[in-house]
Amino acid sequence: MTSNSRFAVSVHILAYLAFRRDAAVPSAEIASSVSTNPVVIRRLLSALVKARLVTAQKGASGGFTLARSPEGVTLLTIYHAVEPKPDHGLRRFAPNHKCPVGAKIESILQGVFLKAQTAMEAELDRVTLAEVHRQLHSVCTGKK
Amino acid sequence: MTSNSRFAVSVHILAYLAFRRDAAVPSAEIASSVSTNPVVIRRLLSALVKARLVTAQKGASGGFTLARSPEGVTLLTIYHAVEPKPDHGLRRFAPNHKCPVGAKIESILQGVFLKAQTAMEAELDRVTLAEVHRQLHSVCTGKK
DNA sequence: CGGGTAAGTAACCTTTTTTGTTACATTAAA
DNA sequence: TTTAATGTAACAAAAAAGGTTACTTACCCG
Repeated sequence: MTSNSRFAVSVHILAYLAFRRDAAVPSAEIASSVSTNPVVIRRLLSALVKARLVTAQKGASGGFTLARSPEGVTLLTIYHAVEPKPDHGLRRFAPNHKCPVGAKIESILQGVFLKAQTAMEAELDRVTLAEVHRQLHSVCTGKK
Repeated sequence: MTSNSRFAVSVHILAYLAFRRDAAVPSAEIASSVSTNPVVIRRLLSALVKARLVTAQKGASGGFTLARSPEGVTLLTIYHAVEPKPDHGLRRFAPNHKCPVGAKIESILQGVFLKAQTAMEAELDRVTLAEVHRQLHSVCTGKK
């Protein structure tokens, strides 16, 4: 998937905003839920705002608000918003091109990784933010 | 997928051994193809030996040899041999459990990540080492 | 208006992860 | 018995990720 927790935290953020759909939520409040620094949250939200998933409001009584219906937002959308280049597993891989194997293995692996990545993304695309929201409620209320 | 290049390098190693199926190959030779230090290669090979994918031979004219037919080895086997715990994306994710969202989001994400990971692994399982080997040759010989 | 609150962001620091290196014991062929 | 290999521990270096401070900008509310 991804080594860093940007994606996980981003889903958390959006789930939180879905949970507090009524009001504008300041980064400090989200940071408390995520257990991190507000700046970390704002940095991720910056990407989410650019992707039009969230709107930001400066100033007193400002904060962040969901820009779309949770039904229309899949986790893949979120993934793409915050994880621009999934070079996973090949970033620090630079074989010796003078060797017949080293010369070609890289592009072969790229092909394999692309297929694997695509399969993974298809799964992410099957889960909506609304579904995550629903699962949150099923716990909070005890319902199933 | 994975952040480190252990898997990519491991496939490279095994592809190299398939390429030189005849002889025992020393780690230094593989290291040259991968462009890294022999110790790095031996560390990965240590895991591959434990997984019975490779046999090692100490001493002069020793080295490493494929232990199985490339047809019977899928990339998923290799993946599991060298990447024991795929906690991807949740390692450094420890939300505040006092918050209703923070309390539950982690297990929800675990479920999602598991599905995504499983889909990815299914793709890796569809590719054999023999297929990688074939693709290597198709380049070296100019055939398609 | 003007004070207070919050986003936006740059710069920097700390920690963790990953990779590379040295060193040396062990093994076995030639 | 010399030489070439693996096996590993210990350490060093580099890269990535995350956290913190500081400050600017924006703008609601009284």
